[in-house]
Amino acid sequence: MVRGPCYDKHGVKKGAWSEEEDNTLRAHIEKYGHSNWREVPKLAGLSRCGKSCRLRWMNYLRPNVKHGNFTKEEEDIIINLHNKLGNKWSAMATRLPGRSDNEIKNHWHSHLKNRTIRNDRVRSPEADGVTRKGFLAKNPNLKTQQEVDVLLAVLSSNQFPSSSSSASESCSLSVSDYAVSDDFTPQFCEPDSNLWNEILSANDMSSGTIFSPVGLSDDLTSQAYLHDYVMDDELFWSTSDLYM
DNA sequence: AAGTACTCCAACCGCGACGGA
DNA sequence: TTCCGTCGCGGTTGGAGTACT
Repeated sequence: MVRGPCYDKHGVKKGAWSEEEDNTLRAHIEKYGHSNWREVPKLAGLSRCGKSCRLRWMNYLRPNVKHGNFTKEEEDIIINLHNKLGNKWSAMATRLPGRSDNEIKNHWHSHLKNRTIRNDRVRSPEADGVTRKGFLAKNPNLKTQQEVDVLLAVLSSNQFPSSSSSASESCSLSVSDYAVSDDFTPQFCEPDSNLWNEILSANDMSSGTIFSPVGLSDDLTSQAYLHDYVMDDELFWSTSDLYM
């Protein structure tokens, strides 16, 4: 699943991180922080570039990072935000607690993109029970994945009527239920200090329930506040005991 | 059972933005 | 104002695991 370790011409290690490297990086950052990523690997004694360390920290080692399946609520938020923001993965990540931009991006491309195409177009051959392989078997003249994708897209936009299909219903999303208003803009100002108390007392941060779409609408902005601060490393260091 | 095709995701790469000298 | 170093973002790739033939 991951690239095997290797070294470039400067002796910088690339590829998958070992558990030992993870522990070294984590220990170093927890102790000294990461004011300068370039210096981190040198100071920590890692044969990695600063970029690689940053990526590893942000996507995997950082506290509060969640792994595993996305909830339907998270998927709905991603789809909705993608409608509003486009491929602004980092902006989306600030609104999904514990999810990295990379993880959101991957999940979008592997799971959600096709689903939204189906929703937009209502039905696609795949939604109609035709797998890519089956489709390819029936169209052996298609040589590349791109050709298949293009034809599937064309078919999904033209061929299938919108009225029928239990398949489309089975994968339907009520994104509009969680719609963000058109004039929604991220807020980055200092939240009222009472907000913290209210939010922390009302929500279990580790469960992610704070981002439940139930009653989302007007709360999204304040939730964005919260997450911007939760995911800010400096704040985390000062409040980490709240979550650990 | 073996070979092939496909999926998924961690990690890499390139580039633009930004800040300091 | 310009240059340079660093950071962060988004696109892309590599390859292990899984599904299919």
